Amino acid sequence: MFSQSEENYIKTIYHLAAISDKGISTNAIAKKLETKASSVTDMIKKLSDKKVLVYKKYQGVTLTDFGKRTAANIIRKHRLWEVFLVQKLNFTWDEVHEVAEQLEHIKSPKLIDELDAFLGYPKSDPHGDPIPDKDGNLPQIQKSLLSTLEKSEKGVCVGVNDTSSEFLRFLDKQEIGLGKNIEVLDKEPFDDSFLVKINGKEMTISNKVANNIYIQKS
Amino acid sequence: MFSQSEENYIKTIYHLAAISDKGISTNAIAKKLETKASSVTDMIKKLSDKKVLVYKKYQGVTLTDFGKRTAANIIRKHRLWEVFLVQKLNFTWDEVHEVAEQLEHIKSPKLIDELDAFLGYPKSDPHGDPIPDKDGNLPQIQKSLLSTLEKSEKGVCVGVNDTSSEFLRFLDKQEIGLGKNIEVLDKEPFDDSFLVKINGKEMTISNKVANNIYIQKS
DNA sequence: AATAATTTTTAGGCAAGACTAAAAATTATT
DNA sequence: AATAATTTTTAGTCTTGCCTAAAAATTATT
Ligand SMILES: [Mn+2]
Ligand SMILES: [Mn+2]
Ligand SMILES: [Mn+2]
Ligand SMILES: [Mn+2]
Repeated sequence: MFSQSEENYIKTIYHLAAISDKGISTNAIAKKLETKASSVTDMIKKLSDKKVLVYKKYQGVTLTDFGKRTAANIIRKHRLWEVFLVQKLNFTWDEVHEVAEQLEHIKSPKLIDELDAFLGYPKSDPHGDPIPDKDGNLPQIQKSLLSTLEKSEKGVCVGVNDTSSEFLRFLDKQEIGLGKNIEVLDKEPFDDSFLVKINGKEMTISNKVANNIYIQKS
Repeated sequence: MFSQSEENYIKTIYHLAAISDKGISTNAIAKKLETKASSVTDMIKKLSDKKVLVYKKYQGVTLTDFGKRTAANIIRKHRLWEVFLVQKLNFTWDEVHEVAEQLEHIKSPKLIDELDAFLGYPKSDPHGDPIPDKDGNLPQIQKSLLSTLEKSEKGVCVGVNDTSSEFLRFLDKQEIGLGKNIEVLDKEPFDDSFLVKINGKEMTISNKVANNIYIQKS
């Protein structure tokens, strides 16, 4: 059984490992968790003792299979709770993260499986991120950043990269969201912005925004 | 904002104060929380500093109005989560306590009110205990211990005193539960047991059991 | 009223998880 | 290759929440 703090470290390392292919550095973990490198060193020593990860001084860390399964399970809980909050309790997609961050640590063999069933076995969370199954398997959806699309390519919005409240509320304001049809009408070389048509409506989108929207091409 | 540990102390003191009318002793708290008296002394000093309770050395403690409101709010969360677990996630009344013990500490302004609405503003939890409103007001139901009823008195089962899994599963086995009609057919002076009719079925009930069932007389 | 038993508090310590400051190792730059 | 910059670790401290053992206060018993 892991403490809340340990679980937050495990989850963070898992997320960082999904991006980089090398060992995850002390500093990267510290930055994500808004803590100090020295605190991270303490914790990764402990997690190494607990066989969650492999650690050699100055070399960064790598999750073991056990560590990966543990992480996937925490993420499964986090995302199922997010679905619950949005679908049953009228939360918006920019409000759920903070609460799910707490709920993901609730320990109960029965709770999560029943919640999963109650929600109808959802495949993804309100941000389009896939929900791991009980064994930690994560269905990978084929998706591309909007910023990588060429002129006249189109598809459906299936996820976001940045899940901050600010960005999500910005998308709401622009009426951009999961399931929306998006077509690239033109790319502006000057500032790398995009002219797009979203559900019939034309608009200009900055490169920064395009870099945080995932599209499933059609 | 209170820590989980602080919240558990506050809730426990509130429950103890509901029984006794004097100040709550260090030992009573320690016993309920399965901790040591010295730990309790440490904590009540801290809670006294935080204006949750009034403490004079060797005199026991009394919750302030603020402390009572805080306690009622934790209990509100605990009981609403219990309702959720039973009504939505197929938990039985003997399974909910442990999980609710964790869920009651989740901090979210929005979460509990939405949960309350989602559940249809329930008035009591799966054990028949009343759910405090947002201001901490606790509706008091008129109820009597089955053991205090006289021969030929009758009513409806509205609550239990002992909420241990063992007792609740025993009641399930005997098909005794909330909402059941109970009539005292006879009292046996030899062992203070009760001959009762529960939803039409006659059975004998020990004094110990009768001491843990609440009846609303009719 | 004195003594015994019980309760409560104090004193001192420990583990978890954070921090700062300094040392050591690694990586980048000249 | 030597030096500078950066990253990481170590050493030492702090707070929270718990513990044991001993001292102090209260309550019960003779
Ligand atoms: Mn978390
Ligand atoms: Mn999410
Ligand atoms: Mn609790
Ligand atoms: Mn209950």
